[in-house]
Amino acid sequence: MPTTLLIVDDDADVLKAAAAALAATADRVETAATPETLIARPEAYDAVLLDMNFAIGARDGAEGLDVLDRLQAADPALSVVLMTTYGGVSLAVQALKRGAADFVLKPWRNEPLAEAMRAAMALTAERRASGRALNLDDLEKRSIERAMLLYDGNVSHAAAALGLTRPALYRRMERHGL
Amino acid sequence: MPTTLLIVDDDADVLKAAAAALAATADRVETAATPETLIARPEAYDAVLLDMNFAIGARDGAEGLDVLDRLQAADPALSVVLMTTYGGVSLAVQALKRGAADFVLKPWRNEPLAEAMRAAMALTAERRASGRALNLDDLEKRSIERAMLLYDGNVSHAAAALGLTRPALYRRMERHGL
DNA sequence: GCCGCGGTGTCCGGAATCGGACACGTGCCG
DNA sequence: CGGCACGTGTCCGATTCCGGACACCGCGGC
Repeated sequence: MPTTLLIVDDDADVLKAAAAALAATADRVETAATPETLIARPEAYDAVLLDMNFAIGARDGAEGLDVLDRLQAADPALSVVLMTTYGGVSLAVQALKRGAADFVLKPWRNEPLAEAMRAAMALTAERRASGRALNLDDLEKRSIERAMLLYDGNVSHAAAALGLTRPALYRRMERHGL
Repeated sequence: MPTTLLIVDDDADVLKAAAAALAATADRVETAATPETLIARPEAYDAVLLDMNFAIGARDGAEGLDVLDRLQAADPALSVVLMTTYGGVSLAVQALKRGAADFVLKPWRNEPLAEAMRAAMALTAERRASGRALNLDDLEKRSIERAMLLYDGNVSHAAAALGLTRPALYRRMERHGL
């Protein structure tokens, strides 16, 4: 599956530089001057690098946070990396608490940026996979594995925690190949 | 259930000030000069306010991150708020990405700090509640609710996504009282 | 109109699951 | 040692759950 990155910034030079820096990180790198295309089709991308300030002179990042919120609503699995020039600690904290995958300052160094985007794409992939897996069977398997780990191998306790009887747990473990 | 906060800092004055600021936020507020008691009994607390620098002169926050990691391993549900004087954006980003609930700079303002700790306690409570619920029955119920929301009420599609047949979904919904 | 399509809600015989019970192993304490 | 608490692994009759099938409904299109 080809991977696609989107970079959103109102400064054409920034777009160009970022696209160049990330060209080798994903199969496709798109750029946009506004978040509109992004909000319309968030599922088309594997990760987004998003500038926080669009209005001229804006520097409090409110717009970036707003776009972030709307993206989360539209596609909770998509990882968003925020970037800004005027970033303070409190802005970074807000961004991450609101669900940004990472936060980078302009100007950036290319290698760490690429690394961050790689991590973001991986996170998106993971979340999309586990989101699709609201498959009950699969979910049951994971829970059983967690429970067995948590009670390190003690079948009786794990069964109790999972809310079923010990024979039932044996059966289900076998069914899942554990 | 009485709520308990722990504040960890190597500076006695900081401990005193923070304890005073948070006295009204939780039922009990404990203080400690080192993270040791914390690592030994993380489940005794509902949230932790943790200084990032213990070695004299240390200011890169590595110790705080290290303690954070160990805490996550010991009790993943416990919310940790990190604080530091020498914090830069990158340190804040690292802290949050590693799972800190929030990140505050010294000196702090009392009201936002109290608010942050309240939020952290709420988060801990939530995570503890849903952590206990590795109960399969309960988990199945939540998944079904999610699926029904996602396919807004379409039973057939929801059933397909959950990996079971439509009659089966009807039965389980009834069993869960939905 | 009327057919096809995609949806809902329900039925029932056969198959799978349930859980109490059993046999057994192991470590601990009086 | 004997008792006992706690664990595992397995058996089997009763119970439950499964899912294909059926009847029905509302809607768009020829």
